[in-house]
Amino acid sequence: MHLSTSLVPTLREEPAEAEALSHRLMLRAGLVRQLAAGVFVWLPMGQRVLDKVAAIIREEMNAIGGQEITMPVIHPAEIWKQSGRWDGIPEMFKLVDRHGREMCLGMTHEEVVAWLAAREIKSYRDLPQIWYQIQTKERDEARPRSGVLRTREFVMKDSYTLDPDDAALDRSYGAHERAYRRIFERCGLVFHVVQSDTGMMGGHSAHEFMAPSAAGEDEIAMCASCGYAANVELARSVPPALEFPQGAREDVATPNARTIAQVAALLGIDPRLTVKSLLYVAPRGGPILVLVRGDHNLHERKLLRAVGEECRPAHPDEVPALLGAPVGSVGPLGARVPIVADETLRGGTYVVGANREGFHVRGVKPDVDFPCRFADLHAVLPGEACTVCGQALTVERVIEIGNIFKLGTKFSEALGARYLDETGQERPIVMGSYGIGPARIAAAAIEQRADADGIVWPPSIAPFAVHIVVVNVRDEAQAKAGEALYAECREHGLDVLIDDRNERPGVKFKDADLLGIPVRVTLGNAWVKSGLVEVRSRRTREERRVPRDEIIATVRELLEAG
RNA sequence: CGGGGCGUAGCGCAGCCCGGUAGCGCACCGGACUGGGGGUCCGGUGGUCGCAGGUUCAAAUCCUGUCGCCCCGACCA
Repeated sequence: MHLSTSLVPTLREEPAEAEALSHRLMLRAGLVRQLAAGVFVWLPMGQRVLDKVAAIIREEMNAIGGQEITMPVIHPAEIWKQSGRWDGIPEMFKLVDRHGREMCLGMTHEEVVAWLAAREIKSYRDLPQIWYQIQTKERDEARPRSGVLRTREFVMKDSYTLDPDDAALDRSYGAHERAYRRIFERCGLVFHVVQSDTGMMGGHSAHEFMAPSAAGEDEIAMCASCGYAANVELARSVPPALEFPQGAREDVATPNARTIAQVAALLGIDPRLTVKSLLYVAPRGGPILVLVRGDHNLHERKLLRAVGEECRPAHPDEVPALLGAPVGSVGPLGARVPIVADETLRGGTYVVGANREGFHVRGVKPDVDFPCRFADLHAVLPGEACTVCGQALTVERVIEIGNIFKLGTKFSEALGARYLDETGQERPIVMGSYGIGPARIAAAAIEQRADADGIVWPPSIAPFAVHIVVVNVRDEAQAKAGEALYAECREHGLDVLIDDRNERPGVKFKDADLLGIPVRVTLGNAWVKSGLVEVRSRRTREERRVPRDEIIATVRELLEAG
């Protein structure tokens, strides 16, 4: 590709609307442009990266027996009504066609797969199957953010496995896990595989593939010692043991102390010896008082699992009516609402709100001084002990780049996807679903590898392998040599970009760094004077002067080194 | 949906408080010089000041409404 005639609109200045590193660099390097909130145009450089990622995905999916298909973006409402997912998903784009028929835009394709399987799979002899597609998904996200990391329209590789039973599903699931590891390794990413929440959708087991990055939206807890790794919405931990104070229950005045920090400071105690009381409201179950240790944060996803339905925090106005005291002084004693306490609190003695404005109570024992049930509710803090081996956990921010999920028979039963087994008995097909976001792979690669000058692509997904800079295109010797080298690279199967613009050298070098192509070959004075070119690694900045006939070999060597 | 911020040329911003000819840098076009890390000089092009009402002799500026975008939180099969 010739830069002089291509759409590669690099920006000298930082776009104001971009916060995340990858977002800024994708805009500045001319990979993408934003059409609307969470809706992007992919320009040639970005498209080439997506194509490279997709090629790797196809190779690895095909290697485990995946068959590529393409399912529609527009779906009839009927299949979603059959699966029970038509209502209650605010992210679903719905529309009505000219005949008044209800339709939606596909946010995932379990329904379509189950519909297809119901028609085409009849016998155990037809199983197992792995179907996949690389296709556009539409989700009306409440808050698109961080460039291409969370968008309302995005390409996803989604695959679905069809198996006769759980044991076969385990094999399909394992094959996917191994394929995913290879895909992300080949894409040059640092990543972790973690246990993840199966949500309320009735799945059995799920894992997420997480790429560490400050721009990520998730957090994972990991144990370096035993390898335990889980999304914090699921991760469990053992907090260090505490020394509890002795003494009888007594009220203490805590005027104007509303936060845990204020109460602890006023009483001169460790915040870990206090209890944070949070009033939530469940749509069906009504108000519920949630207790976590003073230094802990409630993880609402854990509360959802504990309560069985999604709860919202009570409005501050609702609190006094239910507990007799305003936010800041509420507690479990005498509360006439059900109480769920974090299991960390079991067996301890704490300071709690008195349900009387300006007062707290010392020496309170959960489940002794008030009735409650225990559940795992708090988000893991770094340094707390691994429940498996007891070593300290670390907590890391990550980008979710893939997930694998054992679905079971939910969708096959809902849409009538059944088969006849060896004995002639009809059984539901056992399904799994698996997703990868190519745009997130691209963004994660930028996040993990960029330096102060711009993107540093892994060679495997770089838009080009080689970036030829002709320092002065008006020098005929340089220009001709550049074109000749360009042709030679192509003959050797190297993806090559040539900067043949009539620009100052500084502009070209800055753009080359920004674009992040792994190997740069510079044709300039050294070429004119002594027939040498500079071959330089973007990542290490190592530069070698080599004669003409050694260029291709040197390029290959630097590409190998990543 | 809750909180905060921003909409003025392709990009980054000033002007708004205190109403009176719409500006700066970069980019872009023409010319001259220059040519190894975002050059210099000269001359240009480009704007319904997000949109709609209102106040006023006069609105980018004041008032009301509305739309869009960003960030934090909530949500996220």
